[in-house]
Amino acid sequence: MAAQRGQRNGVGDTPPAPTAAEITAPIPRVVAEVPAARERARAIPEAAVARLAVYLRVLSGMQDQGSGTVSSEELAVAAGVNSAKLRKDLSYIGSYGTRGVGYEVAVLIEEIERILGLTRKQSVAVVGIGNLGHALANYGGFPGRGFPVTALFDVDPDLIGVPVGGLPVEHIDDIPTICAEREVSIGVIATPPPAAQTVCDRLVEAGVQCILNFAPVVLQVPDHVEVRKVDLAVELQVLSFHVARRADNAAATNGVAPEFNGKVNGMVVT
Amino acid sequence: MAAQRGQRNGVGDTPPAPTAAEITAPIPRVVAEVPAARERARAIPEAAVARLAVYLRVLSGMQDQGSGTVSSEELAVAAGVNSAKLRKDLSYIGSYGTRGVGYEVAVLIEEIERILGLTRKQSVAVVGIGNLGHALANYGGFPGRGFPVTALFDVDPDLIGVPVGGLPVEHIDDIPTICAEREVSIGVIATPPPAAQTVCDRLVEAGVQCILNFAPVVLQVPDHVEVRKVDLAVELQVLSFHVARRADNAAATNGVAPEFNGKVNGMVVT
DNA sequence: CCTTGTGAATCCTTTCACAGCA
DNA sequence: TGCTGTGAAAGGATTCACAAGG
Repeated sequence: MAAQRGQRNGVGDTPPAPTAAEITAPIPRVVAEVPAARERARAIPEAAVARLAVYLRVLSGMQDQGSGTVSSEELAVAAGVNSAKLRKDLSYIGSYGTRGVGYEVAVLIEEIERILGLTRKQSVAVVGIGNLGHALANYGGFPGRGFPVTALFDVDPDLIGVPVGGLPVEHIDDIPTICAEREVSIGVIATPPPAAQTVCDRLVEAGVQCILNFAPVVLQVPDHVEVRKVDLAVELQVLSFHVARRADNAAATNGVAPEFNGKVNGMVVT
Repeated sequence: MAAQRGQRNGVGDTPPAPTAAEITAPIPRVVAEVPAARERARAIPEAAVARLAVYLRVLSGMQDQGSGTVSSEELAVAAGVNSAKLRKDLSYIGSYGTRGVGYEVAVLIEEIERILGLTRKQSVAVVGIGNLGHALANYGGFPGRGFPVTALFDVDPDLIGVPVGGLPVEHIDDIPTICAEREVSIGVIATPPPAAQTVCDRLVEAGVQCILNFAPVVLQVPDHVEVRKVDLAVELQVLSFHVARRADNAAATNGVAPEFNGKVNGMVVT
């Protein structure tokens, strides 16, 4: 993929394109190129990437139990997806299965690790050593290893220098130098909301290109920086929505007064 | 029963900026009827629900700063999405805007809260009071309030009875009784992987219908239970994938692919 | 003018179903 | 025979672009 049709774009900028839209003529498609690129066609859907990580964990468990091969059906059940999706996902990384038999666990593990870039260790820095930061710093070098935490930062003077999970906490002013020095490739933000953007800016300044953000704020970053967000409040609210929907449905089927009715424009779906 | 419906991954989406949930699972409908009757068109897409939660937070911030109205463009930028998507999302909950003007902040807040079911408090139980559980228990009654933590559980004898965040830890054997008694509607699992399924079963037994799972395992639940998963390892691995892809592309541009960032006015040209 | 609300087009994912092969 | 790999169909979600309306 070459351009960013609305993808990266850390911010909601680039609203609509200027009036150059009347030209219904040729769509500036950028596909169909790089006849070479014998390597992995860089076409793995984002959604599939996340699932590959899940498959990897399941496969590791199977390997520990001595399984030599798995069928797509077995692996799919263990990973909580259906087998068609699983096979499609695996097909994005290549054809490593044997028809009539299944996949070799060891081979799949190796290939997925390669695709996910787990063959080289990715150095992680955690910023904000509060409750959550502590939890993250102690997360045993992070699951499956491959993500060594190499730096911890905070502003609290009482914390600076204190070892957490075997690593001393440094001051956030030192983010640029320390992160550059230790070649941190992933920054984890676990600070209070007001500090998040500042911390983010420093991480970017230090050359960190990927950020995992636990702070409930929308970070503004340059296009080349990748951000993923974990938002507790959002998770709970989505669940809350389901509780409410369930309650409404129950009330509806019981013939109870539909107090909340109203908006719907007439879309009927089931 | 095949039962393993995809667990929604509640985590940060990769695209623009924020949002969450890209895995929209198929609706678990087992039976195929539902007289449709006065079906409350709960047609709000899963992805939109997650964003509504984000809009809500942004709107609250605006209200605190005294804003009375917002345009879709302003709100969109603040939430990190584009305005068309924002308007589409809002349209799912009704028509509360004024053409040529925008939306009243207070009205939007109220409507989104109603849709998300935040008008009634949802009681939360946290199971597994380790590092992460501690962090969750102390999360100030959870953001934006509306999610009071009313029970904490663990197996460790040394923890039972100890107050964490003002609430005593109980034994997980008491999950069924205590959760039922305190009408817990959302269970948060922050236990080690091996304990997760057992804990999950007890929560379900207690009547909990929504679960937020931090343990890196695929939970098996009945169809009527909603599970969302937050998986640290997956998040890091997805970021790792992007680091790797970036590296590959960089290498490629030096040899083959003639693709650089040729963006003009949002239109791609090569 | 302005901005909302929304059909229609587009793009991305998932599912189906079967050809292909060990 | 049994299971993988994959075109093609189906389904969602996102974006476009414009009519509706203050």
